[in-house]
Order: sequence, then C-alpha cells, then structure tokens
Amino acid sequence: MSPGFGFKYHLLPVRLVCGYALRTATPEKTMGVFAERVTRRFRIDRSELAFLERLEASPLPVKRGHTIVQEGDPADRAFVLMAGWVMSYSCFPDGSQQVRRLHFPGDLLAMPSVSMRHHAESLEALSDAVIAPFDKRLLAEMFNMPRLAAIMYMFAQAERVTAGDRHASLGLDSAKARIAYLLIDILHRLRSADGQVENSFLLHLTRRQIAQTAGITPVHASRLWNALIADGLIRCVGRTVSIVREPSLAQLGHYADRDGDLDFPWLRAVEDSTKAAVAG
Amino acid sequence: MSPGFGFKYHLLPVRLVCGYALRTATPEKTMGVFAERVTRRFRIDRSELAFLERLEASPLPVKRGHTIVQEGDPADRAFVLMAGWVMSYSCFPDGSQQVRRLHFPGDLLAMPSVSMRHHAESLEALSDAVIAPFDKRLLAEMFNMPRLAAIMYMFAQAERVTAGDRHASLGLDSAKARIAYLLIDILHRLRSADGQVENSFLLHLTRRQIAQTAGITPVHASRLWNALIADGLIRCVGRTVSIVREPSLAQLGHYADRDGDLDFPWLRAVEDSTKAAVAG
DNA sequence: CGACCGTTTGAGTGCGGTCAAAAGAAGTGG
DNA sequence: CCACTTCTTTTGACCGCACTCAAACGGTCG
Repeated sequence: MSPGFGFKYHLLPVRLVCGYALRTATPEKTMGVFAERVTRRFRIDRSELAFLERLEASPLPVKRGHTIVQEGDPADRAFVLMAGWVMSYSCFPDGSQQVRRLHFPGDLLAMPSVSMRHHAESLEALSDAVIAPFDKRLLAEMFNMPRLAAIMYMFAQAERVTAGDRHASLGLDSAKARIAYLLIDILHRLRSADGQVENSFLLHLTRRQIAQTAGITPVHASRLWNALIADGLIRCVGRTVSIVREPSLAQLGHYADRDGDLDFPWLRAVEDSTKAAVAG
Repeated sequence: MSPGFGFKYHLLPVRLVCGYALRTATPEKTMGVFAERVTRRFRIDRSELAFLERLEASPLPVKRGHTIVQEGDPADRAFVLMAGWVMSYSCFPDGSQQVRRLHFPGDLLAMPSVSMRHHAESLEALSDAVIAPFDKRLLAEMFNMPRLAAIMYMFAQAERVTAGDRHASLGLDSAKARIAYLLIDILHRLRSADGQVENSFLLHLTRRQIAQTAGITPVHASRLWNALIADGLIRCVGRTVSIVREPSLAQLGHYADRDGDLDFPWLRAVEDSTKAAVAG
C-alpha cells in the first residue's frame, strides 16, 4: 500500500488509490492517469506518449484541506491530478469564495493560469490527493507534436463548453436545480474517469463547499440537500451519495451531457496536413 | 462607404466600421482584425500571418438580431468577428436564455464548439456586424506552426480565466454588482480592441439582454440600471453609456483586469524547443 | 473528556421575481 | 410622411426564494 506516504489512503475512493498503487507496483504495465485519458480517445505515437508521461513523472501526495496554489502566486507550474478531488476557487475581499471548478483524477490543474503571470484561482485538495506538478515551460515541447497540440487544444475548448454550461446553470437555475446539476456533473465525470462508478460515490464536499459551488449559503444548501433526499432523488449514507432517480435529477438540473458529442474525426485533417507539410 | 452591403453601417460604432472600410479600400496596408490582435502582442512570421489572414478572408455582413448559429447545429465552422457585437447564449426548455459571453471585434466566435460535433451555444448579432466564417478543418494547419499553436492555446486558456471571473461574479455578487462588472468588462474589452475608446461607448444591449447576461430579470435590470445612474456611477444619453466613476464601478463589480497579466515570455521556450527539434 | 468543526433547524428579513399596466421607441406598410 | 403595430422601458404592488442571525445537535480529534 504505497509505503512512505504519510496520510490515510482510506479517505480516497478505493479504486482511484489502487490505480496509483498499481502504477508504482508495476510501472511497465500501466500509464499515467492523464496519458490514459488521452489514449482512451486518441491514438498517439510513442514520443507523444512519452511527453504525456513526463507531465506526471513527479507524483506528490497532499492532504485534505491543503492549499496547492494561492490566487496571485507566480504561475510557473501546472499539475496533473492523479488521485483524489481538488477544487479551484477564487476569493473576494470580504472573504467569500466561489468554486470555479471541481477536479477529478485525470484532470489537469491550473491550466488556465498557464497563460498568466500569476495564478487566477486558488487550488485546494478536497480529499487526500496525489498531484504531479510540472514546469509550464515543459508544455512548449508539446507544440512540436501537431497532433498532440491539437488534442490538447480541443481539451481546452471542450472545457470552455462545460464551463459555459455551469455558467448557464448558475445564471438560470434555482438553487435546488444547481445542486442537482452539480451532483449529475460529478457522477458523469467520475464515471468517465472510472468505469466502475455506477450510481453512487463518496462525496468529498462539505455543505459549505456545495454552497460555494452552487452560489448559495451553507444553510440553504443543507435545506435543499435534505429536500432532494425527501423527494427521493438521492440517498445518503455517511458521505456516500447514491443517485436514485438520475433522469429526474438530470432534468431538474438541465444537465447536458457533452461527453458523447466530442468530435475527433476532424483531427484526421491534422494528420493529413502534417503529412502534406512533411511531403511538401 | 463599402457599397454592396445592404444594411445601415451607422448603427455600428463608427471607428469599427472604418476599420473594416479601410481594409477593403487599402488591403495592402491593413490586416485582418484578429491577425492585428495577435501581432499587437506577438511577433509572428509571414506564413503564420498568412494563415491568420485566411481565417478572415470571407467577410459576411449580418444584421442586428440575426441568429448566426443555433445551439445543436452541426459545428463545422467557426468565425472571426470583424465588426459589431455578438452574444453567445444557451436556452433552457422553458425558453429562458443565459448569455455566456459577449463578443467584440477581433474575437473568435464558436471556438469552444469546435471540439464538439454540434454547437453548444447559439450566436446572435447584437448590432449589425461583419463576421468571417471559416471551416474548422482549416485550424488543422495551425498545429504545424508551433509558435502560432502555442499562441492560440494561450488565448483559449486566457479566455477560460475570464470565463471563471464571470462565473465568480455570477455566483458571489449582488445583481447590482454583476451589472457593474458587465459594464467594466465591456469597457476594458472595447478599449483593448480600439485604442480610441475612453470612458463611453454605444451599448448594443437591451435591458432584456443585460438581464440575461447578469442572470436577473429585465424588470430588475431596469431598476438597477437607473440606480447606477442615480448613484452617479454611470451616465446615459440614448444608447451611449459613459462610465463616470470607473474605479468605484470596478470595485463594486469586483473586477480583476487580467489583460496586463498575460504571460508571453514563456513562449520563448517554444521557439527554443522548436530550434532544438530542427537542430536535433 | 472537552474543544472544535460541520450540520441541522427555527424565526424573521430582504433582495430580486412576478404580474400588470402604461408610456415610449422603433420598425412596417400604405 | 403618417398611422399602425410591435417591442422596449418604466413604474407600482405583491410575493417568495434565499439570506441572516442564532441556537442546538453530532461527529472528530487532541
């Protein structure tokens, strides 16, 4: 069980931890969690894979509650989230916070801030987690691999789409619907990261953090949470949440599943255009 | 005055129209509005510039109120906005709409949807406008120009930062503060697109559209608009808005100016790494 | 065991939503 | 150029969702 990491792995979803434990145990048979996400959708060659593996070459365990980066810090690094949950958020002068995005295993952290001198958002571990920091200058190399650059560009654009969806949820929906959206979003993203997730997961969010994500107060978040249980839409045992009526919850939250709409055929055009450039 | 375009140019901010009119009159001395935005910040070579110019090779005038793309349409094209204002928004089943982003001359339109099979958001012209559609497969070529790919990647990430800022405004701020944020954001973005903009601009938004952007009702938007005038923060003559006390308005809206924090020095690493790849 | 943090519940308040009507502005057709 | 329609803006009155303040309860850790 990965000796040397002085924190409690049992706080992490077991399979995610296993994913990392396996990696250290049999490095030749597994690959990085972000690299795996890419290869699941796209065929990449050996050098492209090698680059992705370098991004997560230096895993680092962090404990729940640890602030990974603070808004305003020099933005010289980004991270791969290898295990656990992380949130990115911003603070207002009065101390109130807004969660901008939740991050799950396989996500890249702090990528928006790569374009800035200073981090635009803070990062905090919601559960014990494993992150892999990398120097942002490392990214420079990726632009010499046209297809990989295209893939990374599409990932960034796809995240703009889902960010827009969250924006719409925040602007149009009632507080209850925003919590519904949050839950369905978590469920779908955990599923796509871990095929074994069905209808329940370990929620690493306090009422306060749910509130900061949905843009409401913790008190109201508590009330609406219990309302969702009373409605029979979700169930709750300890920190384990079960989505009982997923279609109803998705409809309530106006959730649009974007995962199935991702477009990769046009990436063939990149290959063709690369060949043309090489040939010409 | 650009004969052949059958709509009223006088509805556009004069300088923006001039920008386009000049281009058609003396094509050899000017460049595309997006290309100009890139070259203002980055040094690019001839072939990179040629690629950018191709993006806006087919200008197309559209009238105010025209729906450029509809959510769900096949996403085979994107656009350069050459003149006028455009909004991207999404609809909910009940007909309510949320504006995701306002677009000004020099912005790229529908880029997030490039990663999808179908457009994730609708686009509508807020004023008479000029757009340049281009096939998204054209983007494939850009990934063979490492530095340009890096620039475009950074632009996308920078937009994720500002999208996060709008998200925070929507989640944390009062309705009044969100309108303040909206106004300051418009002012700053118009300034960076047009150096002649000082403290006033022609607002191409109805109360309804302001409301859809700030996530409130048109009635309340009207009340708060007049409250901002009563507070002496803004002034209004017809559709021309003057920002009277910009610092106060920026503070009220918790506006963070990201423009000055854009980081380009690390792009040198791309050049170096390109040289290394060529040399090695 | 006591201190601390997160959660829950209650009561009262207010910001922003809803409904409605009238005045004003802009577009349309004769 | 005017009359008509339609959309936008404004104002008033009322309502309700979500916020605030406060206190009690429960789990966790030193």
